[in-house]
Amino acid sequence: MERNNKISKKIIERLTKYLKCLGNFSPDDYISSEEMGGLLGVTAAQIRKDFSNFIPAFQYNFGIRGKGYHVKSLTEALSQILGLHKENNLIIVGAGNLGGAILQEGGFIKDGFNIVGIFDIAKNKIGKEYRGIKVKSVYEIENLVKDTEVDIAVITECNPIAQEMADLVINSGIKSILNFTPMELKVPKNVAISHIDINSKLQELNYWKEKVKNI
Amino acid sequence: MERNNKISKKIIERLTKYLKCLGNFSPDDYISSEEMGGLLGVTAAQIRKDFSNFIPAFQYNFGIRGKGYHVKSLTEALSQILGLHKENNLIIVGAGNLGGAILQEGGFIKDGFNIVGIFDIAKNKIGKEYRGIKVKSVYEIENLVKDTEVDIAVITECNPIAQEMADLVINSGIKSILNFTPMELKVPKNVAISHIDINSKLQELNYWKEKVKNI
DNA sequence: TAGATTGTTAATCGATTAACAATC
DNA sequence: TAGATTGTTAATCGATTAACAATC
Repeated sequence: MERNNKISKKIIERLTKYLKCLGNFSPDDYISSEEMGGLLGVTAAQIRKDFSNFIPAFQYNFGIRGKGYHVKSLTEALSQILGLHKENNLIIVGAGNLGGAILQEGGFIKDGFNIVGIFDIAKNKIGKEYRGIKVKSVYEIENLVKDTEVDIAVITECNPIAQEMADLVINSGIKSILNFTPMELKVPKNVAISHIDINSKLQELNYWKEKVKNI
Repeated sequence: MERNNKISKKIIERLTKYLKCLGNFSPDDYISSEEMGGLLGVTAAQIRKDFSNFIPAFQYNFGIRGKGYHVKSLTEALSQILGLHKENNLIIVGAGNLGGAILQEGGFIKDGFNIVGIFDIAKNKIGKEYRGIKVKSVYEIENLVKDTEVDIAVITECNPIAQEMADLVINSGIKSILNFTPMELKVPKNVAISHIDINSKLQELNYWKEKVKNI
């Protein structure tokens, strides 16, 4: 079956914004594309277009003409698209400061994601505890994967071994990686990867701050 | 003077990649757009086009026809564009786990950026020390700004007060913010802001991992 | 029914790529 | 000079927006 309408990264990025925005409304409210667009700085047409990409798969419309979008239904639809209707298990590779922060700072990881393990390669980190989760050796990732589905590995090791960690994770059978290190990681085509590069973001911001000076 | 060629976010994003890639070569090497493109998964044409946007401002070409780009010169040009030729001072607002991680984990913040302060609103955090920097009250940001140029504020407070922190930072005269919280922050048009939203990134990845399954 | 707002089509805009003359 | 590779122009591709018929 040919999937003809190509979903772009930008569309998916916006879906997460829409979902977040909906959190500010009561489930039984109705919201129009116009209203939501105003809140998010996006055109109403874009929102409707974005949703329309998923109507074929869903077999029913997202909104009601003349009325808008039912907050609860739309939230459910978007959650479904983003795979948040089920629990997604993730592990953290690297029990350094960043790994600990992600685990401990309550607000970062929200509904739909469960942290099921934290791993490190350094002996002095193994055995430590974060939020009731004991740090284990990275060589035990394989064992965990045997009896627990692990959806995502978050790699926070910030040194030359990030690629090794990625390889290890992939060899254990994990199919997606969130890369928090400054390194570019090579992964096979059947593994999804996303990169949060703090230093690059700072560099970008550094460019834009010069531009806004003239406003 | 009309600036006719509009620099997009995507161009700036790619410049940071090019710069990172150059780090793997000796300063006196020459690299062609073809070679670099191969390494980064970008077309050679795109690289040349990206650079060409900045030639008018620089008054000289970035490359040498028949030879390629001189690593050192190109690195300098890109650094200049991204404002990395000078030191950029930044402060961290929020001495929680994430703030501490960014400060302590060596690899995250690199050349061109200096951390000149860390601030928190919670009394029990104030006075603690990270890498020799004492945590101060957020109400002292204003004082710091009086005698030290602060280019960027990294906001890591992960709770309802993020917007207050942003307002405070902006009122002190800081013109750009890296927002690490899950909240959308409102800022005036003359303030540059960039958002790293871990949860949104996880949601996006969650979508893409389902797609790659069928590869 | 009249008013409102969706879902969709066509038009516009912007970003990427291909091609090639310029030139090292 | 011949070969290589840039910088730039024109063609293509994709993403956004405007407009409107469908319909609640």
